[in-house]
Amino acid sequence: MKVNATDIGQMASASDVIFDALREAIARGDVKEGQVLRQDHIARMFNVSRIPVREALTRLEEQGLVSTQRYRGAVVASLSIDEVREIFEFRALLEPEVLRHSIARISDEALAEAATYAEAFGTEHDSAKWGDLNRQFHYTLYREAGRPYYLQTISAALDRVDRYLRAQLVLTDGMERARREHEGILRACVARDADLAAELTRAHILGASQSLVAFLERTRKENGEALV
Amino acid sequence: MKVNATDIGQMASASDVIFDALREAIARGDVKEGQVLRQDHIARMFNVSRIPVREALTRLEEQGLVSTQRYRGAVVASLSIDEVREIFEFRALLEPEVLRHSIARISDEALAEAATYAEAFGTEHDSAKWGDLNRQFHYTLYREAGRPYYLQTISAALDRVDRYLRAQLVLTDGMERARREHEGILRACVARDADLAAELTRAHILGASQSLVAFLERTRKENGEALV
DNA sequence: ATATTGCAAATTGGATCCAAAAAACAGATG
DNA sequence: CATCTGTTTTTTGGATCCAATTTGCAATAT
Repeated sequence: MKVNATDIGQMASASDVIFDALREAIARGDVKEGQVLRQDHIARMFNVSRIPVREALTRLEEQGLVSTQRYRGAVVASLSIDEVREIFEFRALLEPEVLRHSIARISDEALAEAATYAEAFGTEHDSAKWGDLNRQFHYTLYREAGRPYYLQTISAALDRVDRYLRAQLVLTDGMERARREHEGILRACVARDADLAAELTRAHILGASQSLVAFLERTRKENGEALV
Repeated sequence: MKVNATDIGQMASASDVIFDALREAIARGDVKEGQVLRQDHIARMFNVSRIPVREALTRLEEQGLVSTQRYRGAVVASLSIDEVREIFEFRALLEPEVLRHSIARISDEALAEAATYAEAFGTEHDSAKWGDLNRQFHYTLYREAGRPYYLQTISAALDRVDRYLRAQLVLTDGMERARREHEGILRACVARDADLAAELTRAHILGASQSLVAFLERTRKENGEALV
């Protein structure tokens, strides 16, 4: 039998759809930190009852993207500068390691795909898309590491800091520098130089962290509170 | 005003209680992998409706401890040997790093506490308690690293492999070896030798991994399926 | 004016109810 | 006997309803 079968058992439930939508909105910064997420409001947006919304919010809290107080609702979690620094340090430990394993077995196709993302990242004028392209570039390089657990963990960490990362690209000199560093990483990957690629990735992440932390320290001193 | 105030806003909801109970039961191996978790059954056990149970199961799935198929319920997740290996490798990357940071600032009290756990671990005859003591020993050493995100991640990883770790202690020569290695790690910590302590921790984890993977390969070949 | 108290509105956590899907079963058919 | 088919039972996902708690506000007292 030859039909285009899709596994219906894996189809997304209402809760899945809402969870994904909210996660993306929070990661991208479309809903600001500190904002309260009203169950009823979200339920009406998706035309469902509050039950699947609550499930989605529960999952978001488990991921650390929102924090909840009993009877008070969920608010988009905000990160202290220390937390931002820690998560970047965490990424700087994991990502080079994954890239190292990936390079051993990465296909030419994946390298070409990464190259197109790096290229698009460099030429894209709409700053709102930089974050996605940046993420896709790195993810393409990591994908074939054969380390699904690492990838999941990295992805969760990225979700937590994504909106800061985007701010760093847009609001500082981050963009131009990231473009250069991506090229370097890609070259090292093409040359299958795992040590160099790993070290460049590490520096890439830690450099972004430094620039971002400096930026946050400046703006938070002025504004008292977070704005991202 | 001087009353023994507890933050009622942080009090555990029904869903919290159920989540914690199930998480521990799964991590400790009290419910076997592959076992289906019926919402109604659990609800009756805790004398609640299925709603908070479903929330708990959702959170467990988010943590990877159960896997769900739509309309088919939640099953305690089982790990392939590759996944076990990956998670141990992951721990072997993170934990030495955390210990390194912790040693810089660890108090004598914490060291003494860790020593009592190591001692208790060595003398405890009830093998069911080894897993807890082992975990407490390491956690006490990591606690003051000032890296809450790392600790959370490590804890989640441990939850995933805890029952295998326990099996490794009980079903192989793991216990005696772990006792020795704990002593070595503790000595290095007392001497504030971060490099040595980190390296010993790394070897400790990778050694346990090797022994465990060998054990799993033997037993799974015989039994076809997982039994832990 | 400021702080305090009492009450109404809003919001959440949980219980109950219902529809959709899967699993178990029984009878029919080869 | 094995297999297929239709039906019943079980179980889940979601909607609706209710009680507990917080929040906003007005009235009162200081």
